[in-house]
Amino acid sequence: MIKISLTEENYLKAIFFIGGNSNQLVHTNAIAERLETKAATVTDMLRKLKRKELIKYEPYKGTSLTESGKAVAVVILRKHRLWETFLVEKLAFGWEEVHDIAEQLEHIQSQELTERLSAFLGFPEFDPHGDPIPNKDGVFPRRDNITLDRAKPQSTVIVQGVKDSSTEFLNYIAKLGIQLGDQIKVQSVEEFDRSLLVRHNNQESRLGAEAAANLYIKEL
Amino acid sequence: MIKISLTEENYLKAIFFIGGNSNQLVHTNAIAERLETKAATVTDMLRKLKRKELIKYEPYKGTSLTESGKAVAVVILRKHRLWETFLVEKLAFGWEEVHDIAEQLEHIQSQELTERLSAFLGFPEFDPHGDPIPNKDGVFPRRDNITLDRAKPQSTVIVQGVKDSSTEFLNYIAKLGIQLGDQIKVQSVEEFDRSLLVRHNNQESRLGAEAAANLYIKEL
DNA sequence: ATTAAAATTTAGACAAACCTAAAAATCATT
DNA sequence: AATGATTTTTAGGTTTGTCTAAATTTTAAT
Repeated sequence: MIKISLTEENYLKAIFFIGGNSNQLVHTNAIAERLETKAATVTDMLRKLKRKELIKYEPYKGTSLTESGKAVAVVILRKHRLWETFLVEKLAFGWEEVHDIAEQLEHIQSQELTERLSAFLGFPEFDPHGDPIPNKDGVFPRRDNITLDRAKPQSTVIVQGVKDSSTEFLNYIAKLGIQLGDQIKVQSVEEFDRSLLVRHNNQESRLGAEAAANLYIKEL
Repeated sequence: MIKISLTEENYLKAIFFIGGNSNQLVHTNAIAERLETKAATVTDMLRKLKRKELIKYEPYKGTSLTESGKAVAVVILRKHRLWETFLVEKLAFGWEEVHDIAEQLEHIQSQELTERLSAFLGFPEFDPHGDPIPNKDGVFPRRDNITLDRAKPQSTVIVQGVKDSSTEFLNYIAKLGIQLGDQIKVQSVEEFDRSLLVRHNNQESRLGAEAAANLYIKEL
C-alpha cells in the first residue's frame, strides 16, 4: 500500500474533476488554476505522481489518471459527498455551507469509517447537491439527466439536483425557497424567452430558462 | 486570528496531556517520547510556539502552555472526545477502535461543526471512555472520582469511565464483558489482596484490585 | 514558414518539520 | 566541589511542497 499525502490527494481530485470520468487529457495550467497554485509547482507534482504511477504524464502534452489514480480520486469524491450528506441531513447545515468542511473531512483515512458512515446515512446515492455518490467499488449511480427547462407544461416534478453548484446559483434558488426534494408544478412556458411560470410552496413565480436548465428534476 | 498548523496542534495537545490541567512544567524529552520524535525536533518547535506566544519556554528549564495555548489544546481535546462519542454512539464502533480516527477528526477546523456535533450528540459531558468533555468555554464537567476498589461491599454501582485507557486494559475489561454504563454489584472484598467478587450480567467473577482501581464508578 | 504569444518546464530558493552528531548545560553522586 | 551521566540545545542536512525567474516547447497568426 503506497502512501499518498493530503496534497497529492488534492491533485488527483483536481485532475479527476477537470478530466471528468472519461479521463480526458488535463493541462498543467488548468490544474494550477483550480488549486490556486503556480504551473511550476504543478509540474513538480506531476513528475512525482507519475513516479508513483498514479497518472500518465508526458511533458508539454498533459496528464490523465491511471486506473489506480482514478480509484484514489473516486474514493475521495465518495467521502466528500458522504460527509456533505451527513452535514446537511444530520447536522442541519445548509447545503451551501458544507463544502469547505467536507473538503477537510474527505481526507480522513479509514475505510471502515467511510462504510459505516454510508450505512448510517442509509446508503445514499446522491448528495445534498444532487450529485451522484460513487459506491465503494467506485461505480456511480445513474440518474435521469432531465433538467427543469425540458419539463412538460402542467407536469409536476421533484428537484433532484443542481448542474451549476456555484455559490451564486445556490444563493439564487435558496432565495426562491427551492430545496432538494421540493415539488414544482410547471404552469406554462413563455414562448418568447422560454421562461417558466411555476407553482412551488403554494406560490407562483417566474423562472428564467437558464436557471431552469441548471435544475435536475424527476418527473412525477 | 493566528494560524496553527496540524503539527503545532499536536505539540500543544501533548504538552497539555503531560502537564495536566494544572499546567506543570513539561520537559523536552517527555514531549519527544509522546510524539515519537527526537528531542532536537521538539526544541525547534518549542522556539516556534514561543514566538507565537502559545507556550512559555526557557531553554533547559522546560515549557508550559500560556492561556491561549491551553485554550487551543482544550478545543482539540473537546473535538477529539466529541468525535469519539459520535463514532461509538452513532456509528457503532467499539470504544477501543476509535482513537486513531478521532486523532484525525480532532483537527477539522470549524467551530460551527463542533457545536452542531455536540448538539447532535445531546451535549454529552463524558466520552465513551468516561473522560470528561470540556464545554465550548473550555470548562471540564466535574465527576465523582470514585473508583471501583473503593466501593462498599454489597453496593451496586454503574461503570462511568476508565482511568487507564491503554489498549491492554480496554481489551481486558472487554473480555470480561464490562462496558460503560453497566451495573456491577460488589459481593465481597477479599482481605488478603483486596480483590473483588462481583456480580455482573448475572455472572460472578473476581476482579483484581488494580483493575478495580482503574474503573470510575457511580454508586447507586 | 516565420515569428510572436502562450504554455510548460527547468533552475535555484525558501519554509516547515524532521533527522544525526556534536556541543553545552544541568543533574546527581561521591 | 568535582566529575560523570543525562538532558537539552546547536549546527548542519533532508524531504515536501511551495515560489520566482529564466529557458524551452508548443500554438497561433500573419
